[in-house]
Amino acid sequence: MELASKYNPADVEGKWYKYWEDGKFFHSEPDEREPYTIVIPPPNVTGVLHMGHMLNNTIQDILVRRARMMGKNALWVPGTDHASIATEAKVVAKLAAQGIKKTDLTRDEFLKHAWEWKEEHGGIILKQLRRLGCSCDWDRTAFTMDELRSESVIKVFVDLYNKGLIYRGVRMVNWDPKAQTALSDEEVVYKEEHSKLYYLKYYIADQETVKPTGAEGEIVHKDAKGYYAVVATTRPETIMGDTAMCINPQDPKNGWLKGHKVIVPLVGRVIPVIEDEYVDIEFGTGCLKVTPAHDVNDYMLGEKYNLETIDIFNDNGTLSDKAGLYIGMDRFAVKKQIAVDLDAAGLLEKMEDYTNKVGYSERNPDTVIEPKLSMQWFLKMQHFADMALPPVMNDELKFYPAKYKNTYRNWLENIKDWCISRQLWWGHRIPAYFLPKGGFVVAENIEKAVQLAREKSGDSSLAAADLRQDEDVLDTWFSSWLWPISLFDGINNPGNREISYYYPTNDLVTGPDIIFFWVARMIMSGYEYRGDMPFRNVYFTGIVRDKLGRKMSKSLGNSPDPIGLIEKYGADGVRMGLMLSAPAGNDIPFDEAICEQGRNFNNKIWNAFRLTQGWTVADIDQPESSRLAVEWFRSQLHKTAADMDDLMSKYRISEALMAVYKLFWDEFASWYLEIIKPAYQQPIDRMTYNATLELFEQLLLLLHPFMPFITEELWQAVRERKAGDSIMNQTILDIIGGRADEKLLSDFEAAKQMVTEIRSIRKSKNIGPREPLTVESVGDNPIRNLDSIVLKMAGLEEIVTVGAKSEGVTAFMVGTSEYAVRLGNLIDVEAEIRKMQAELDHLEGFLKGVNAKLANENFVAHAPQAVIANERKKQADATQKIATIRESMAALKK
RNA sequence: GGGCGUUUAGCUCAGCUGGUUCAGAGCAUCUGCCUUACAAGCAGAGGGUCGGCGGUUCGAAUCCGUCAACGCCCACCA
Repeated sequence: MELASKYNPADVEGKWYKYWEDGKFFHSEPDEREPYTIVIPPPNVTGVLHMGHMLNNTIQDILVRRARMMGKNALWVPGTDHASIATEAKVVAKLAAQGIKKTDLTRDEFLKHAWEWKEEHGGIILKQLRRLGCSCDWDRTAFTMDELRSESVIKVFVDLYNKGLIYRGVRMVNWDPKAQTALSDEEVVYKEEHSKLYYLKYYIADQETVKPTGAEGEIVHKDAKGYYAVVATTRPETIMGDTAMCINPQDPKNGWLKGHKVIVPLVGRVIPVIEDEYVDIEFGTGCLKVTPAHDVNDYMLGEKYNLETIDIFNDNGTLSDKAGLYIGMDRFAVKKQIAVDLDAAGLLEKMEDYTNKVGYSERNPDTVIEPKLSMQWFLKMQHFADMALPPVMNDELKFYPAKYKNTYRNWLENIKDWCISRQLWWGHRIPAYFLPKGGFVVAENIEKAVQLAREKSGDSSLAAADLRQDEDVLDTWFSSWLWPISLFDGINNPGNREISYYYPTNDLVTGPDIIFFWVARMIMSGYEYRGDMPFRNVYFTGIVRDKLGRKMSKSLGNSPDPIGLIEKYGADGVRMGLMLSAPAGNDIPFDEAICEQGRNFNNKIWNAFRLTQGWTVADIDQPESSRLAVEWFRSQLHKTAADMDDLMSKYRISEALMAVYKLFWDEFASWYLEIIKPAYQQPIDRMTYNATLELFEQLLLLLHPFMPFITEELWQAVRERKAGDSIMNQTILDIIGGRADEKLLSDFEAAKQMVTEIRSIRKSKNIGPREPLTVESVGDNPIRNLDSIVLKMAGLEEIVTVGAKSEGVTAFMVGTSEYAVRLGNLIDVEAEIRKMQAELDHLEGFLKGVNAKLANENFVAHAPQAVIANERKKQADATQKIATIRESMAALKK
């Protein structure tokens, strides 16, 4: 068979993925085996794969493939999220590009466009996951807005409403004026910004009654127009909504303002001066303008002091009629204009540079959030927080890395009610129905709603047409929080076989950025609806950054195209590159160059296979060195497999990968294969050949979860397979459980060290690798049994045992054994002595340290026996070595 | 403002409850090799006073304190 010297992923990846998919290798049904389940964090239905997805899904695939090979009934359920705001924004933008305004469409018309968009773009990301090699059970592909999931969401809403956990009310919410919807607190991201602090003059309405008290620290402002107070604000455009001014009762500067009324600049409205400890005396002038409709804190003051609220903004962020001024202008235009106008009217005392935090919409990153009073639906969260906190804190449900437990606790201990309504069309419509004469009912469908409405109103003539369903939809996360349950229809059919079998799932792999949005809420719904955790472990991945440590973003253009990477390095190469640079819990500084390492490894595996294919097999005796190598590598394989198992159980995936990488490259390719490799054009004995194929196969099995494609390709090629068989279904349990001969392993390490020493001597003396050499073993040689290995690997003629070294040799030590290479006239006595002297100096220094330690009474008195014994052994070994070297030096010098 | 985390070789990181021959790995680097599996390779080599200071201890990269730098999360200072 002719094989190219380089592995070409493009030739095999598509073929094997199709084979797996057609063969239903990813499909799972409940059976008597132990289940292993992962639910995918559903990507946005209209999204495309980015590096974060690549990382996240590679990890999931590694976990699920490994579980499958460990005999579990492994299931990875894929799906997508309808991503209410993001998708609606995209549809609106697309329609706008065609000259269609959302407002010109009916709800049904708009949704038709949205579904079309979903059908068109919805499959892309799932196809891309296939390119990565993800072993998802595609037969189970779900969508947060498909029939089952929608039914579940509505059912849950009704249930929680009936339990009194959902309420409706007017509250201060985060308003996105672009999408024109409310957002939850979690959907607001605060960014630091440079802005101005405006100092505005609020003249006293009742000038004649002003009486400065003369108290110490008092600051009274007065000009030609009379007494005035100064308010520092970052938002002068909201003064039309001012309904009070507030000072701290303890503030000596402003004590004289107590009990007075002031005039809102430009507006002319007279508002009271109120007093509250909330006001920071040190900030600005200590006077706070209170705008209950447009600031969360002001809203609280308004509630407390029963202030009027004047909502001066329209939903789109322009000024409303209520503002009285600047009607119809955009809020930012007003901010500019009002500063000019205030200044012209002599009402702007000064402006200062100021840095503050401004809230932006998470999904509409250019849009500044406006705190706004509006009627919304809320979910009471305390009940859920109480259930969700303990299992995480006591490690029933484990977080990796554990540091996120703190973050989680912090959020749950300060939980606020969740605003779950969104003023959008793309999503699950809230199942509340308003009655013609006021009031509403909540029901799973219109029939039940009618029935409830009749009961509620006492009007038995009410019909469906009389009811008006709430226009709002639910927050996207109100469906995703049910994902681990709704995927198995556990909301609609709580007792069904699937949910009973697959739930709780095993591992959730996701980013820490959605710990509140999603992870915490799934835990909540899990306990509410299943009485159990949704998953046993959460693995939080890091954020993929570029090599300069910056977040990958579209605007920076620093995000590589994942599919481009796959085409360049192969899916296995990219997976490996990602995993090599992804230690658990840290951010991943991703440099495309690391995919080269992955690709190189693919080639290494490929070429090892190529080597075995070039051999002719003959029924000849097995060389001793080959016999030993097989025995040794088997042990090494079992040991590494067990190490990997331990690492994987701790989610130290990159370390597990590194272990098998080294096993293959260093142990198998560099040592094992070199030992058993027959001389040029010589046949290999059948025993070694068979053992080698078997070992190679086992290596492929261990590698498969990380590099699915090349391992399947080679596994299928290495020997005849039954039709419909796959590496995916093989077990690695016996590799992990196999016995490792520790004595052989450590002897082998000594032999390797011996070979390395000899090679090093060859190099320093300029002796070619094939020039035969003789090595003397001085006195006892503990690895005599491995001579055949050393002879072959070091290119020796023979190893002779001597009582004392000959002349014309260069010596080296392995452990406490001494060896010497016969060099004849190549020996450089001066250099030998220098080398020995250096070694001697080092050993004597070392011995001095050990002796000092042992002479220290405190050490001998306090240290454990084992440690002391160890020090004594060091002492003895070093003393012996020193003696040996001294002898050698004396011999050389004479 | 509060909380959490990080700081170990040029880079990315291991180093668990303090104690095996002066701290390890991968990559990168250097030297020599186109040795018939692989130059996307082989063989060999060099490289760190474990962020600074102080403390506990017979013994500290590891525990405590403190300072510094960086990062993340939370928070109603207009």
